[in-house]
Amino acid sequence: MTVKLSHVAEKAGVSIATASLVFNDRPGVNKDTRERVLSAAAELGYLPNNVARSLALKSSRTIGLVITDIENPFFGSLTRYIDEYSHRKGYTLIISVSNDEPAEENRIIEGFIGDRVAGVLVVPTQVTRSEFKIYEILRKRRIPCVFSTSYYPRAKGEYVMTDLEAGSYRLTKYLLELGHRDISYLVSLDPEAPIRSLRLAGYRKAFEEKGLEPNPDWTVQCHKPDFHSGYSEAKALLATAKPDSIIAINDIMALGARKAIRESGLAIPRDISIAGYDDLIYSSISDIPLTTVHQNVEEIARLSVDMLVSRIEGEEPRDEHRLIGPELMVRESTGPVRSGALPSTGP
Amino acid sequence: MTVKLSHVAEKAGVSIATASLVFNDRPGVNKDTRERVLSAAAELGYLPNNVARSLALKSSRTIGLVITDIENPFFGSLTRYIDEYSHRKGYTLIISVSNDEPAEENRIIEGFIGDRVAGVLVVPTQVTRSEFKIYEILRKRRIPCVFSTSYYPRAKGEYVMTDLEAGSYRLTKYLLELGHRDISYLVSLDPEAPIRSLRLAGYRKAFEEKGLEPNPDWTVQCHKPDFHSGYSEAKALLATAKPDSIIAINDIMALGARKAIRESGLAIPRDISIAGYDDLIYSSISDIPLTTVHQNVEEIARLSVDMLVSRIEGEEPRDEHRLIGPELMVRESTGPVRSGALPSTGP
DNA sequence: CTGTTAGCGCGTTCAT
DNA sequence: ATGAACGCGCTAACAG
Repeated sequence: MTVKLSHVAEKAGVSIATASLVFNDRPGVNKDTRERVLSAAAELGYLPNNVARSLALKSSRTIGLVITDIENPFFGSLTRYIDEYSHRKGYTLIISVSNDEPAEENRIIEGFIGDRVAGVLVVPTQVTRSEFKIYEILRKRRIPCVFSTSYYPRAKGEYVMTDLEAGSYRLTKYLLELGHRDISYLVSLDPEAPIRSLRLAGYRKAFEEKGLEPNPDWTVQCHKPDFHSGYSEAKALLATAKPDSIIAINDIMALGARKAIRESGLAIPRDISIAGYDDLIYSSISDIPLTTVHQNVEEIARLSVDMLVSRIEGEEPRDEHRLIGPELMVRESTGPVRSGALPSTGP
Repeated sequence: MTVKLSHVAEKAGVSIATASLVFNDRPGVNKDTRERVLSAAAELGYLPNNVARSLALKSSRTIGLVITDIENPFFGSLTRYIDEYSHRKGYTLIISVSNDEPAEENRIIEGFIGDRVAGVLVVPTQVTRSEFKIYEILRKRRIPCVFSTSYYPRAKGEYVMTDLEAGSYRLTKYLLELGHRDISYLVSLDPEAPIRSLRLAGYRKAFEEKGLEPNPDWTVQCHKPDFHSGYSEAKALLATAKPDSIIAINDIMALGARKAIRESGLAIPRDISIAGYDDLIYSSISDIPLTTVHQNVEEIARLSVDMLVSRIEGEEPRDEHRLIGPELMVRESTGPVRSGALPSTGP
C-alpha cells in the first residue's frame, strides 16, 4: 500500500484535515506545524493522489489537447508551447493525436470528458463537414473548449489562430509588386476549410487592390496538403502551363513543388518563384531558402492556453476569437518575374 | 450535476452494481438487462467517470510518456506511434515534454505518480550524470517503466532502441569501401551518452575490421546536436582540414554541416561526402538527398508499448532490452572518394 | 488554529 | 442473476 495522507498526518502528529490544508497551500495552519507535516511527507516519500483529489474536487487541473498531425514540426512546436504554458498555469496536459480524423477527435474528446478534464484545447481536423455534437455535449457539461490554429465554420466556438488571410495577402502583394501576374496557388480540396478559403481570400484581395482579377484556372486543388501531393500537382501543372510563380498552402507542399520545378529544368527564382506558408525550420535551411509566411506559434499557444484557462477559472465565454499577425519571410526562392517573359500563357 | 451511474441504474430499473457490471463488460447479467442499461445510458448521455473508477480500482489505464524534443520530427513520429499503440492496447496516453532537462523529467514523472498512471515510458534526456532516484521510487512503487530510443548507462532499466552501433558500423563500412579514409565524425559532447558512444563504437569497428586505425582527430565534438552546431563545427573543421567525408550524429546536424560545406565551395559528393542518421523526411526531399541511417520508429514504438504493457499486466521485469535493426539509406550526398586526392591531410 | 465527519462516483465483496 | 453496504484517498464544511 502506498503512503497516503493519513500516514503523513499521523507521523506529523496532526489530523488529516490539517495535513490536507498544508498540501493545498491554504492558510489556517501554524508555520511549524506546516514544517512538521512537510518533513514527515518527505521522509515517507508521500505524493498526493491526484485521482482522489480530483474526485473530491469534482474537477482536475488537467487540460486535454487534441492534436492532428504531431509529425508535422509546426504542430510539434505548437504542442511544445502549449505544454509549457499549461504547466506555467499549473495545469497538467493530456495530449492525444487525432490524425486528422473527426471520428478520432470525437473519441478522444469523449475520453477527456470521462477523465473529467478541466478544459479542452482542439486543433481542428481539415474536415469541415462532420458531426459536431460532441461540442454541444461539452457546452452542456460546461466544459470550456478552445480551438487553436483553425476553427470549424459550421460549429461555434472560440478560437485562436494566425490571420491567414493577411499573410496570404502580403505574400501575394509582394509577388505582384515583383511583376508576377500568373500566380498559381496550390490549395487543399475542401472549399469550406479555413486553411484554404482564408488564404484564397487574401490572394484575391491583393489582386483586386491592384485592379486585377485573378485567373481562377491558376488555383489548383491538391488531394492532401502534403509533400507528395505538392510534388505531383506541380508536376502536372508545369507540364502544360508556365506560371510566374507558385504559392503553396504550406511549406511542405512548397518543398514538393520545388522538387517538381527542379525536375522540369526551371531555375528558382530566375524562371519561376516558389513560396510557402508556416516557416518550418527545414524551409529556411535548405539550399534555396524558401520565401514563406511565418506563424507565431508561441503566441498562438500562449493565447490559446490563456483563453482556455480564463474560461476554466470562471470567466464567461464571449465567443471571442483572436487573430495573430503573420510575418512575411522573404528569402531566396522568390524574385522578380523573369525578364523577357512571353505574354501570359494561361494553364 | 452530471449524470452518473446511479441515474442510469435507476432509469434502467436495476441496481448500481448491475449497471457497473455492464459497463465493465463482465458476465453475470442478462442479455436484455444489459440492453436496458445501455440504452438508458445512451439516452442520458452517460459517460463513466474515469476518476472515480481509477480511485476504486487503485489504478488507471493510463500510460505516462516523457518526451524530450517534440519539435524534432523524429520524436514527433515516435510519439504518434506510441499514441497509436497505446490506444490499441486500451490505454490512454499522457504526454509531457522534458525539453531534455533532467529536472523537468523528474518533475514530470512525479506528476505521473501523483496521477497514478499504470506505467511510464521515458525518452531519456542526453544528460547521463544526474539524479536517478526517481527511478528507484518507481521501482519501489512497482510502477513499470520502460526507456525508449536510448537509456541511462548509470541507471538500470529496460529499454527499446535502434542498434545505433550497427547503423554506424554499416555507414562507416560503406564509406570505407568507397575509398574514404579521412572520415570526420560530428558527435555530441558527453562521452557517456549512448547516442555518441555507440555510434563511435560502430565507426571504430568498421575501421578495425579493415585493419585500420581511425585517427581520433577526426572526431569533432559539437556543443549541441542541432543544426547550428553542425554548421559551425563543420565550418571550423573545413577551414583547416580536408576530410573525405563527414558523418554527423543525426540528420539535423548533417544538414547544418552540408550548409557549411556548400559555403566552402566544395561539391557534394564529388569533393566531399556527407551523411547523417535518423532519416528525417526532410533529409530525403532536399536538393541533395542525404545518405543516412533509417531508424524504424514504428517498431521502436510498438515494442516499447508492448514491453510496458506486459509489465503492467503482471509480467515480471526481466531487465530486458531490445535492439531494433537500422537500415542504411544510400542517397546522393555520398560517393566515391574524390579522384586525384592528395595524400591524407590530418586536421 | 485544529480535529471530526460526510461525501465525491464507482467497484466489489457479500448476501439474497 | 441481482441488491445493499463498505471503501478507495482526499476535500470541505462544521465543531471544538
